[in-house]
Amino acid sequence: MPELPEVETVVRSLYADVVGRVFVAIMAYWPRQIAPLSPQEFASRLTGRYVQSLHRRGKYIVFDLDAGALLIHLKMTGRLYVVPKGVSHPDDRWLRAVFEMDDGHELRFSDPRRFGRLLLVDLAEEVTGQLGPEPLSEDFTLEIFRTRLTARRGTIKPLLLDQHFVAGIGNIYADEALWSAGIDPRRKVDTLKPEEVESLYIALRAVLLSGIEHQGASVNWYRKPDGTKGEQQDHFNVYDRTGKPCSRCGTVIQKISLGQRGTHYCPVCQK
DNA sequence: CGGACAACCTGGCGGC
DNA sequence: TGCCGCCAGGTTGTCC
Repeated sequence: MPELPEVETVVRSLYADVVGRVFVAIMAYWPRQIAPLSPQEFASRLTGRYVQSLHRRGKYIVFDLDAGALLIHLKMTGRLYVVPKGVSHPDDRWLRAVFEMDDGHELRFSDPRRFGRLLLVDLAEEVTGQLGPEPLSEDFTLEIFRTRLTARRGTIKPLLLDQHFVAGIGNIYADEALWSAGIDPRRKVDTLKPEEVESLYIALRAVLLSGIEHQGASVNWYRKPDGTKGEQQDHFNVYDRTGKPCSRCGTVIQKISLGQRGTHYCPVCQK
């Protein structure tokens, strides 16, 4: 669920609380989430580390440390929040890791489904180097998008979800961007006309920016670090709107399965 | 390279 | 009210 806008919101929210801090004690409770390191290795290597900066790459939250980098992927149900040490929080019910900091606060990672991942590496690029371009960066031009698109075959929606193709897009923003561009999610990439590629490029960036502006979409699990919901769900045109009228043409929004993913679209205005 | 599918997990919800 | 079964979705790995 957390996609680029949600992760960006989390990073912006946590920034002031963690940058400049030193981790003084670490606990990790679910070994699979920090593999291949053991909880002991994970803790010992992070203890004493200084957080130089915090940023997002794709759906990864990247902590730049004075030695190495900590990457956190929230997957579907991961949450991060900062609270004073010793103070309980409702999400502690699913607490999976705690990072005690030198100012008396704790960064906590909660994740009911335990799909999230905490990776400690020497260089962030060991992980993020596999990702496609950042869709909101200046480097990601229409021509870059067009070139990358024409190098691929297959169906457009699953391609948008491929993190090697473009980083940060998930099920929500893929559906929303395709609706905005008026493109049927089942279209084969090589049938897209040049003007459709341009529409999709514009739509992708627009829906991601809208998502950031509204601090993410809280369909069910996503929450901002302060515990409140984002507001992007109030601006959905197709996602989670099955059976409701298309805001552009009034046709009932349909839901199908495409690449094993729920896919919402308007059968009339998406061609 | 693309597509299908299982695996990883649990909470929430619809149906009975 | 309670139980059952399914769905949700990010990513990886496997197989064809």
